[in-house]
Amino acid sequence: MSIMKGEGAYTPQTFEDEIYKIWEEKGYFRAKVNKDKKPFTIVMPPPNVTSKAHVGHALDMTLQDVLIRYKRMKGFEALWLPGTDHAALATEHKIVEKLRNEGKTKEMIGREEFDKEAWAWYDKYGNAIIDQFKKMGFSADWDRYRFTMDETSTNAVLEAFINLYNKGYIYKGSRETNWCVHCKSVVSDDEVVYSDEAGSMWHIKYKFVDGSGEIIVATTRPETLFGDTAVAVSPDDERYANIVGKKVIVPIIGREIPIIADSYVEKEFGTGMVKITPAHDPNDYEVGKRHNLDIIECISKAGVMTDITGDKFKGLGLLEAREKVVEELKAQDLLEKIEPYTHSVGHCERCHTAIEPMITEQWFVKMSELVKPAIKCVEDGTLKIHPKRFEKNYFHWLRNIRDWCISRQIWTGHRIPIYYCKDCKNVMASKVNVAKCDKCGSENVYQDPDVLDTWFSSALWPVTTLGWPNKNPDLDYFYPTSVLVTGFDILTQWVTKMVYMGIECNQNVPFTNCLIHGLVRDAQGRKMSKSLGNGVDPLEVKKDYGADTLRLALVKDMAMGIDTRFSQNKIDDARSFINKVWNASKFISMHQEDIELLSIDSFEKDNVQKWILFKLDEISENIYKNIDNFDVGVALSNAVSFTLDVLCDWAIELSKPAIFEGGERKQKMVSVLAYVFEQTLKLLHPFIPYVTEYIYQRLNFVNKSESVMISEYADTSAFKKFKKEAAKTEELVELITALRKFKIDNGKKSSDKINFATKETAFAKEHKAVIEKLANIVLDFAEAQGKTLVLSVGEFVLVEDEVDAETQKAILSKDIEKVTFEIERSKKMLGNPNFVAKAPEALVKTEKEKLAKNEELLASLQAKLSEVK
RNA sequence: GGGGGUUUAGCUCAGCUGGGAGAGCAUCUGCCUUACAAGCAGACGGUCAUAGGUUCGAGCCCUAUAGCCCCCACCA
Repeated sequence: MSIMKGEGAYTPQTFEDEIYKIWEEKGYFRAKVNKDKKPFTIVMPPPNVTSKAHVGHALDMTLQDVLIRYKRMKGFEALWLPGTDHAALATEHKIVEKLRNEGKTKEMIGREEFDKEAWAWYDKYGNAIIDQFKKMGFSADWDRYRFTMDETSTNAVLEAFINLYNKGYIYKGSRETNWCVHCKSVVSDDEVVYSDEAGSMWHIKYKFVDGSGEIIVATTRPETLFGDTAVAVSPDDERYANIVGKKVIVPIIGREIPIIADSYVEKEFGTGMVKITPAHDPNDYEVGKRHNLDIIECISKAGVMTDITGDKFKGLGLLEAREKVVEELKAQDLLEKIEPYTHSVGHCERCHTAIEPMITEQWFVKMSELVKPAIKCVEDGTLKIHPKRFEKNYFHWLRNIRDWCISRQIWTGHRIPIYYCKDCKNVMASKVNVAKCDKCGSENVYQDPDVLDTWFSSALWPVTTLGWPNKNPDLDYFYPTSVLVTGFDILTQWVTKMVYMGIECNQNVPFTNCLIHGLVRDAQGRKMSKSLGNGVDPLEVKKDYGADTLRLALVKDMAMGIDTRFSQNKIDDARSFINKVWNASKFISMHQEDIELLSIDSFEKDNVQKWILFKLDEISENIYKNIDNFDVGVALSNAVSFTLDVLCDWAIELSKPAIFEGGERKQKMVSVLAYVFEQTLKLLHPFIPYVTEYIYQRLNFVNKSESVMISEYADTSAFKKFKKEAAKTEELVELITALRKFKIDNGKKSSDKINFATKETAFAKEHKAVIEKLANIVLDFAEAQGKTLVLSVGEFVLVEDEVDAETQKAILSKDIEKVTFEIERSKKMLGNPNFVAKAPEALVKTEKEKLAKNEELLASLQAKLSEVK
C-alpha cells in the first residue's frame, strides 16, 4: 500500500464523485425492513422542485446525513427517505411566466395541457436539486425517491381529504380571506408577508344625512369607500356618544350609512372614527358581522373596481381608482387633509403583489379537534422538540390556530376531490372521477375547480413516503420516524401540520424527535438573499474545497437552534483540519508498509499506547452521547479535538522513537496507531464522509471492512482499565511541555539542542528517547547530590543545565509567586467557616489536599532558589 | 402590543445540572524537526453587556435596564 506515500496534497476533487458512485452502486444507502435491527428513520424535508440547493439546504441535509451515517454505523437500520415538493404556487408562477413568454395564457391552453406543462417542469427541474445533494455526499435512499405529486402521494392526499371530509372536519365556507389579485387565488395567512410601506392617511368628510354638519373619517384606502356600510366609533368615546345611531352620507356614491359603536375602534387613533368596509378588511368584516352590516364588494377578484362603483370608476385598477377618488373628494371639498403615514401592507409571498382582503368561498379544515393530540404529544413527551424552548412557539401556534384554508384557485397541485351535481346540487367526495350523480343519476356533474394548498400534501409527507394508506411492512417498521430536522422558520408552518395529520392518519406521531436549527447567515451576520447577492453556492464551495470542507464548515461551532455564520474563515479552518487528517494518514501509511499489523488485543501494550487507547474510548463515549442527544456540533468538536490534540500532537509524536527503532516495537506501535486512526476515521466519517472513505480504503487495518460507511463503531469499554497508565503518560506530556517552555524561558531556541543533567529515575530511563526527541534536548544521567535543581515534574528531576543563575532565579521567583497566590486562595476559601460547613465534602477535601501540595511545592521551590548560586 | 434568542479574548464562537474563564482565526516570538509551512513549538490577550439580588461560592440561577437579531399579532 504505497499509494499514499508521497501523494502530496489533499485534492478532494479527484476522488469525491468517484467514491459516491461506488457507494451508490454498492447499495449502501438502501434500507429495508430488518427485524434484527432497530430502525432509525429520517424523512427528508422535501425541497421545492424549482429550487437550487443553497447553503440552508446544505446545513439541513448535512445534519441529517450526520445522524443517518452515525446511526447506520451504530448498527441501526438507517433509512433516510428523500423527495421533493411540487410547491404549487411557485411552480404555477414559473409556468405562467413561461407561457407568457410564448405568448400564451393558461386559459388559452386549457387545464389538460397545463398539467402536461407542469409535469414537464417537474421532470426538468425535479432532479436538479437531487443531483446537487448527491454531490454533497448525502446518503439518502434514492431508490425510495418520492414526489408530492406522484401516484402514491396523490392517493394519500385524496384518502386523507375524504376521511377528513367524512368526519366533518373539512367544510366549505365564505370567509374574509387573503386574496392575491395577481395569482387570482386565495393564499393562507402563512403565505402573506408584511412590510412597512410609506403611504398616506386621507381625512375624509362624511356629511350627516340631516344636514347637521359632518364628521371626519381617516383612512389609508380611500378607494374602498364604495364598500362602506357604516362608520364606527368607540363605545366609550364621550365625544361621539351623541351621534351614534345618526346617519351619514358616503361621499361620491351617496349611500346612507349608520354610525355605530364598536369596541374595535380605539378612540385615540386617527380621528376616532373608522369607516367600515366589511368586504375588504378582516376587522371590518368582524365588525360587520356583529352589527349585521351589508357586505358590498367594490373590488373584484381581478383587482379592479366593480360595477357598483359607477361608470366613472368601474374597471379601474386600485391605484388609479384611489387617485381618482381623491381627486373627486377634493373637487367636492370633502377632503379635510392628507397626512403621510407608514403602515404595514401584506404581500403575496410568491409574487409580492399587495394582498386584498376579500370575501371568498373556500374549503377549510376545522382545527379544534385535530390540534388536541398534537398539543398533548409534546406535553407528554411522545414528541420531543430540541432545543426544548421551541416547544413554546409550537404550543402558542397550535393553541391560537384558526381553521386552515386549504383551497387554492390555481391549477398546479392536487385537485379537490369534490364533485357537484348541477341538477340536484348534490355534493360528492370521491377518489375517482364521478360521471354520474349518486343521488339523482344525472350526468350533469363537475369537479370542484380548485386545488389543495401545497402544505396539505407536505403535511402528509411522513405517512405518504412510507406508503400510507396502504398497510405495509415499511409503515409498520419505520413509522413513527426517529427525527425530523428543519429550520425554526417552518416549525409552525410545517412541523405542526405533519404532527396533527400524522396522528390523524396513522394514529401516531410522525416522528418522535424534532431537531430545530438556525439560519445560515453570511460572514457579517446578514441573511443571505438574492437582492444582497451574498448567497453562497454550496457547489462552488465543493468545487474549490471539496464537499467535506463545506459540510465541516457548516456544522463546526454550530449550536442548535441558533443562527450560524458562514465565512471564508470557517472554510479555511475546515480545510486545514481535513488536511491534517490527510497528512496523519500519510504518516501511518508509510510506516505500515513493511509490517504486519497485530490485532489490538494480541499483545502487551506500554503506557503510551494504553494512554492513547484510553483517550480514544473516553472521547468516543462522549461523541456517542452527544450525537444521541442531537448535539451534533459538540460531537464534532470532540472528534476534532481528539484528532488534533491527542492523535496528531501527541500520539504520533510519542510514537516516533519506537517507530524509527523498527522491529517489534515498531510493529506494536504502528498497530496501535492504525487501530486508533481507524476508529478516528469512523468517528469523523459522518461529518466528512469522502476523505475518511478515501483514506480508509488506502490503509491497512486488522479486520478491515469493505467500506468505512458500513463499518461499525468499536465498543468503548475495552480500554477504561488503562486509567492509571494513562495518568502516567499525562505526566510525560506535562513534562515535555514544561521542558519546551523551560528552554524558551531561558532564552534558547526550540531548535537548540541542550544538554541536561538528569537524575536517573525509572521514569526518565523509560522515556529518555521520547523526551529527548520531543523537547529536543540531550539527557545525561547523573547523581543529583550536590547539583543545582532546576525543574521537577513528578518523579522527573533536572539537576543541572546550561542556564545562567539570574535567569533561573527569575523563573523560580515567578513560580513562587504563582504558587503563593494559589496558597492564599486556598487559605481564604478554607478559612471561611461557611465554605467548610456548606460546600460538598469532596470539594473541601480536594481543596485541603491542594493546599498541602502547594505548600510542599513552595518549600521545594524556595529550596531550589536558595541553591542557585 | 405579545413572545423568543443573543451579548464571553481584536474576529467567529464553545462553556453540559453554579465549585479555579476555553478553542479556532488574527497578532507577536522561535523553528523548513524524515506526516503535514494549508505546518510545529511558545506567548500576548477577558471587571463573561450594565445594575441589583439569591448563595459559603455566579459566565451559569432570579429581577430590572440597554444594544443587536428573530417570530407572532396588529396598525382605520
